[in-house]
Amino acid sequence: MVSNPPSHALANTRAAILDLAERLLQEKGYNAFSYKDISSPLGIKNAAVHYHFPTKAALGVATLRRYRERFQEYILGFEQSDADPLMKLNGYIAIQIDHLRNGYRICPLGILEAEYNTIPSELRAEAQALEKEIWFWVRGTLAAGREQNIFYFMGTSEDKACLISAALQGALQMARTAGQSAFFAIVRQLKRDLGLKE
Amino acid sequence: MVSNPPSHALANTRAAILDLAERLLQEKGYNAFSYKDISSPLGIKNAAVHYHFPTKAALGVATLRRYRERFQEYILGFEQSDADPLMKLNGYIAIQIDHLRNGYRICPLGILEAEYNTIPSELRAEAQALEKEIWFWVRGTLAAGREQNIFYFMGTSEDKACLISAALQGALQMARTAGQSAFFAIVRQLKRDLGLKE
DNA sequence: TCACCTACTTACTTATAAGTAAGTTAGAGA
DNA sequence: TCTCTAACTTACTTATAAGTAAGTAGGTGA
Repeated sequence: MVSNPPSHALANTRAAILDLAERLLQEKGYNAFSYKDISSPLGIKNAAVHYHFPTKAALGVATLRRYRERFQEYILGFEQSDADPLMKLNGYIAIQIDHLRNGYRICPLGILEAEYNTIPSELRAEAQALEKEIWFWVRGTLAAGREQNIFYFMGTSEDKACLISAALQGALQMARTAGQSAFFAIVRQLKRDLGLKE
Repeated sequence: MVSNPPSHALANTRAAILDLAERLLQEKGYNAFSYKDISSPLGIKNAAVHYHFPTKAALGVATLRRYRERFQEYILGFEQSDADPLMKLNGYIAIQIDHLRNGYRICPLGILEAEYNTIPSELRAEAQALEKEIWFWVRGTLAAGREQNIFYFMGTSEDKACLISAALQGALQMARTAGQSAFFAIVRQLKRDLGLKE
């Protein structure tokens, strides 16, 4: 009924391509990686990548869409548990730390926004969607945390959510020139500015 | 004694190239602009750009160095006037607003850090230098402002300076997907978090 | 006036990019 | 067993990138 993949094929070439594309995107940017950068390490040919993703735009969109879905699953996990707003915020920060420790990767939003004027419009739409999703969730988390007297801050949770996501995006980038300590300085300060104890 | 430029040449080709390179860098990124993108609008040939800047790395370095020098002159202007820390901070923010209004440009640091793993090492060094200079000046401005009871914040001025420069860098990028209002939300919140009135 | 320099142009080279058309091969299903 | 299809490879094409070598035109200084 359900056909297994033929044994001569890579276990899951499509997933392997997406894994590599995601890494290259976060490490080098969309414009700076090529089909060869994907095919060569996987031991396949240029055209094999085109078989799975006809155009680079399609590859970029698929990569970002998967990243988004994973983010959604991640926050869904929080909603289903009884995690409090601080745990949620720490979870979001943990994603960034993971990127940092894993070869100074930056948030995909960071590169896509930096390269915004040179990427295909489908990719721009994906970036917009991811931006919105992150902002919306952070905003809700902040609002809940303030209501529960976990976070303390002036102004709207909308504005604060903008600030926090922009700061963390900038923090990962800054770490490349200023080192990891700059990233952690920013996290420290963000927490202080939420009234959290050291 | 001092020879004037020959009349058949552009008024100042070198400066015109740097102007365009700076704009392209902030709008499209280092990897996404070519010699043709420079020469064509100026009505000169590819090789003319190579005459002034033998390699793209040299062009990038010269572009960023000029940007840095302009920044230094800008802050020197503040030191020579009797501007208070709030005026200085507003001046720094005004530079970013200028970028935003001028075709959604982002801070050169933003793109160079995003493309960090793919740019020549000389350019990386320039980015590091600019990062340090900005951070140092913001840090001093924050420390002075706190002493004069103009700014109020927890933690060190070092950490706060990291946060503010990362947030503004991220804010310009975010504006590309989320609109200018996101940028101004961040500025608003940064000021609130310094204890400034609306 | 003659030699020289600056600021270019013309006309390439070499490398690499995305993308494609046609062929190949190993299994799956009838 | 035969056929069909998924997952490739081979062998291209076309475009564009950075960079260069050799030539040129106009002004400068001796």
